[in-house]
Amino acid sequence: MSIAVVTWNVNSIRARLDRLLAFLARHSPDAVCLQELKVEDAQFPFVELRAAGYHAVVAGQKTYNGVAILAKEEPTDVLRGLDDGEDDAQARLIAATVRGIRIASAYFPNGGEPASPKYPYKLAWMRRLRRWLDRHVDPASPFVLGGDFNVAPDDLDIKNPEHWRDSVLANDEVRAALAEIRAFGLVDVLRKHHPGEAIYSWWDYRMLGFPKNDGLRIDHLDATPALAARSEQAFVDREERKGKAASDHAPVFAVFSE
DNA sequence: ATGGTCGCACCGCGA
Repeated sequence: MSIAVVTWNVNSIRARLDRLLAFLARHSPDAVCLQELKVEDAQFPFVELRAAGYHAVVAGQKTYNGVAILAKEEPTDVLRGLDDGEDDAQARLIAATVRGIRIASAYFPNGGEPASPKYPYKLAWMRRLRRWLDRHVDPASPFVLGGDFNVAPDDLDIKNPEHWRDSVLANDEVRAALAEIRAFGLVDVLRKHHPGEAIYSWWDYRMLGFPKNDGLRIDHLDATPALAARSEQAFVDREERKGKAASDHAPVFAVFSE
């Protein structure tokens, strides 16, 4: 037996519900990290997902952000937020345990423009996430951080890297901040299985981004070495980006041996 | 690939 874990920024779970249900029926993943729910917990479609065979643990928020973990097996030990006492209403992190794997679903701040206040918030949030890992995760245990990191780690992860070089998704500073997080002891599972391959997970809705494959790889599944050693394959489901009612992000898969 | 942002909330903002 194997365990399939997915991360997917759905860009509104209500707008995406039909596609999400079809996706679950088609792939039958064991666990799914969702981001950008754009819904409060009270409006989250628990009933429809349960009917489709999935439990859900949710950290929702009105209009913006919102993260969840779906799983066929009921998740345990749910932890919401960065848990550091900061006054922060943005719902961007949830963690739970599924089939012996500790899973975190994260929606890193986008950061807007480098000169906007959203950018220092992003850098601070990333430092806070590193401290959360230090406090809550044993680097020797099976753990995976799935999410929209809003960082393309390398020029290989961008179709047109020169266009994005100074942006909040790809500049040296955010890449260094991601490196600090990964220095906790995390392995980029997609990259492990596809070294040197140009693979993207997000394409702008504007300017024919997807038809031109003008994409970036900003959605990631990062595992501790103990879990990454069990990964059998990883891939992006580009089919899910096609068609009218698609999210601008495609789901990223990792499959682990039992 | 069969088009040419989308979602939510409000008439703009965030991505």
